[in-house]
Parts: sequence; structure tokens; C-alpha cells
Amino acid sequence: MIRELFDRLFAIYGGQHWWPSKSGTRWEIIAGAILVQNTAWSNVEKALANLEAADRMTAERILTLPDEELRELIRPAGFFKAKCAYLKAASSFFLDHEADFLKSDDIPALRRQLLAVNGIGKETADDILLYAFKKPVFIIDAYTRRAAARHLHLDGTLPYEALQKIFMGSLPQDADLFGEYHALILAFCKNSCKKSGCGEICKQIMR
DNA sequence: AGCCAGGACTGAG
DNA sequence: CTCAGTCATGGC
Repeated sequence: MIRELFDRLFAIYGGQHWWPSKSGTRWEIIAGAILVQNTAWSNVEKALANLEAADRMTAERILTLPDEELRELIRPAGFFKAKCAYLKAASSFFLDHEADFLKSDDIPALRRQLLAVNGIGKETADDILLYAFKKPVFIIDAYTRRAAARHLHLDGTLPYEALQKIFMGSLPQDADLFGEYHALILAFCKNSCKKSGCGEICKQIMR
């Protein structure tokens, strides 16, 4: 079922080649993962462009920027006071630990470290592990829960790790596959499997 | 006008 | 552990 849904979505929407940031640098992915929390990507793009234009798209240069100025740069992404603190916490963390993430494949251990950083919760941690470091973890977000409930007979209210385990247990442990699947679910939900109701493709895929 | 957008944190029960 | 309240901008 889980694999079949991927195949159907891929047949319809094709490869998404995520992560959708411009330069695709590791830090831009990390910053984007934090800035996109409960926020439309179009707003995140403005904040990322501001950071890039101000030459602040690195952990070092985020840390040395006063809060007042950083907040102005990321304001378009919303929750700017909180996200300012989150970006600085992540900057500090990766200045110390980026090398660990490049060399270690102990995903549970890396994930625990990320979850200890202020502003990095389960989904953001998995965004970073998967898209910034190519670790095979499956991301669970609001769209995944909706698609799972509508099309896979799963309980969308299951705890994060429980749902994640179901997906990962039904697929090969492949970062590229997980990345495409997550991106396809997003494309699908934005296009047809909407919160407000099912579009034509959504109805067609159902069951 | 109000709902929605790729959540996380905090405090209470 | 589950839940509500909070945080903020911008598009539709």
C-alpha cells in the first residue's frame, strides 16, 4: 500500500528533486527547515533571499549578527523573534557538530542531538537529517498525516515515531526515495488532497 | 474576513 | 502523555 501510493504519485507528479532552495547549500537547507515551521514556503523564500543578500547565509555569520538585525531579515517568514533564537541555536550547534553529521550514520544518536537544540522538533530534525545530510529518515508532517489517513487506512493522529515506523518499515531505507516521497505528498496535498476537501486526483487515488 | 501555511515551546492537568 | 495557548507573516 505504502509503496503503491508512492508509485501512483510519482506517475502523476513525477520527480520533485527536493530540497527546493536556491543554492542548495547545507546551511540554506537547515535555515529553510527552521524558517518554514508552520509557514508558507513563499514567505520563507523572502527571508532566505534577505539572508543571502545580506551575506548571512552561514552559521558563523548568523551568530555574529545582532538579534534586532537578524529579526528584520527573517521577518517575512513569521514568528521572527522565536525563529531568530532558533537560527542562532542551530548555528551554534552546527559550528560544533557538523562534522559528526558528515561522518556518523548513527541516525538515532544524531536525531537525539538535534532534538536537544532549541527550535528543532521532530519534523525539523528529520528535514535536516534527510535533506541536509542525506540520512534515510522518513519525515512526518501534517500533509503526510492527512494522506496516510485518507489513502492508507492509517490513523493520522498516531504519535510521530509510530507513524514514521510504519512508513520506514514498508520501504527500502533509501534517502532519495524518502525525499521524493515526502515531496510528492506535498505536491499531492497542495494540488488535490487538500484540507478543505478532495480534488479529482485525490478521489481517484482513494482506496 | 477568515482560513491556511512543510511546527515548536511552554505550562497545566 | 495529551492538550490548549502562543508566536506572525502573507496569499487567497
